[in-house]
This record gives sequence, C-alpha cells and structure tokens, in this order.
Amino acid sequence: MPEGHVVHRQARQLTTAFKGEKVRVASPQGRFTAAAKVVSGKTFTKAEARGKHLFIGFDNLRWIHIHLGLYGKWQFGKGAQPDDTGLIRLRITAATNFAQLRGPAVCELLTASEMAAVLARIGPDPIHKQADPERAFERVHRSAAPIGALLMNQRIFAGVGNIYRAEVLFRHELSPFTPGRLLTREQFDAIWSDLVFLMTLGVKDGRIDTVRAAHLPEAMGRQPRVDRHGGEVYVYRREGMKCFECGAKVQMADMQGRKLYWCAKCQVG
DNA sequence: AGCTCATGGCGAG
DNA sequence: TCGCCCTGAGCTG
Repeated sequence: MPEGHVVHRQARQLTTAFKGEKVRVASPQGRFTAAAKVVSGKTFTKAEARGKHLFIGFDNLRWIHIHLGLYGKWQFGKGAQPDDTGLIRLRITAATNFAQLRGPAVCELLTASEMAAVLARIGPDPIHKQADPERAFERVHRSAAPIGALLMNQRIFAGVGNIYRAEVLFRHELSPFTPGRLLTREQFDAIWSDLVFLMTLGVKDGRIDTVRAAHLPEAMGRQPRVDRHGGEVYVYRREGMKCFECGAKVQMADMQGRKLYWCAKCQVG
C-alpha cells in the first residue's frame, strides 16, 4: 500500500537485480500465465516508475504494467524462493535474484504505445526529473474542488497519496478545504517544490518523514513516533493528538472516502 | 476465529 | 458518492 516513493524504490530494486539478464517469468497463481510466457526468457531491460505505476521492460519492446492498489506487495530475495504463503501473481527469476508479486490491482502486458497511453492519463510525478508542474497548476487553477481532493487525484499529482497529501498541506498552513482556484501561484509553487523535496527524500530513505528539525522528538522532549508507515509526521493518523506546532488537537474527517487529517488551528486559508 | 482497517482506484448509478 | 476488489496486520474476544 505504497505512495509513489515506494514504487520508485521498487523500480530501482528490480533494475538492480535483473538489468540485462535473461529472466524467467511465471505466474504461479495462474492469472498472468499467458502474458508471462510471452516475455519469459527475454532480456529484462529496465524497470521504471511513474506515480504509483510500475513498468518492467523486456527487450524495450513489451512492458509489464503493475499497479499495487491497496493490497499489492513485492518480495525480493536471492536463491530459492520461500514457500508460498499466498498466491503469487508474478514471479521473476534470474541466476541469483528473484522477485515475486502478490495482490496487485493491475498486472498486464502492454506494448510501447499502450504504455504511452497509461502515461498520458496520469499527471506530473514530483519524483520524476522531467515532470512538468504546469500541467498540475492548470488543473488546480481552474478547479473548484478542495486542494485536499486535488492532491489525491493521480491525473493531477501522480504518486501523491494520503500521507503526503496531509503533510504537505500542514507544512504550508493551508486548509485542505481551500478550493484549488483560490490558491495563489506562490502557494502552488511552494507545494510542488515541497512535494519534490519530500518525495525525493522518501525515495532515498524508504519512509515518509515530514517533521522539521525544530519539531523532531529530540527537540520536543518526546519519544519518536513509530507508526506503521514508519515515518515521523505532523498530522497523518494523529487524530486527537496535540499538534506539534500549536498544541491543538489534530482533526480527522472523511474526504471522498479517504481519511483526511489536519490541524484546524494552523491550517487556515 | 472474527472483525476492522489500510500509503488505492475503478465503474455503476 | 457508493460499493467493490485480488491481502494481510492488528486488534478484540
């Protein structure tokens, strides 16, 4: 259940493990068997991430497109595969490394043009160096929808999920309910560049940390907060706890079926 | 053992 | 906006 930074790490890990090797591809579960046979024995050229989408290239000709959705999970290892404790949709095996995937929302074989079509329907990804934030600004600038919802829209901000959404809004003292069209250019630019910073850091560290030095546990006289997601954050999943900035209780509400966390005192506007 | 919830996204209505 | 979906961790009891 990753946000974009995890998918980018997985792309890097797959590339490191298999680049340039002829790999065996199989689908023990059976739901991807026919496609797996098409690419099995071919050369793994590279794996790439865009937003939460992962593409694995074979001979730079065919691509396996994966989206983990809420449940998908990769397992990496060397040598023999462990006993399967679940259904393995996709297994990639080379001389020393293996990787196996269970529970993805999407696992399909695409041509280059089909892959281009997927890329065309997602917005700029803050982790991607060539991302064009103007595309996101145009959408935000003419939208009446709340910025908290726009940040979760993968056609606008690819790779942002529920944690980065909540945290970037807190860091910019912006209410999640602010209509997109009311954001100034300066506010949009600040949010975009902060997403680039935070998500790039997430790729490097493999966790989401958003708390500034002055608010870190050692400066606040408190224990580090080890959440399931494994990072130090201001508001995500801190409902009812004290805001590190102002001491007010962190709020939680439902926004379009997802839990939204924010500090109503700090985040005005 | 059973229930709830989760870093997500799709299509029906 | 709602229901649903391929999983598994963390609770409760």
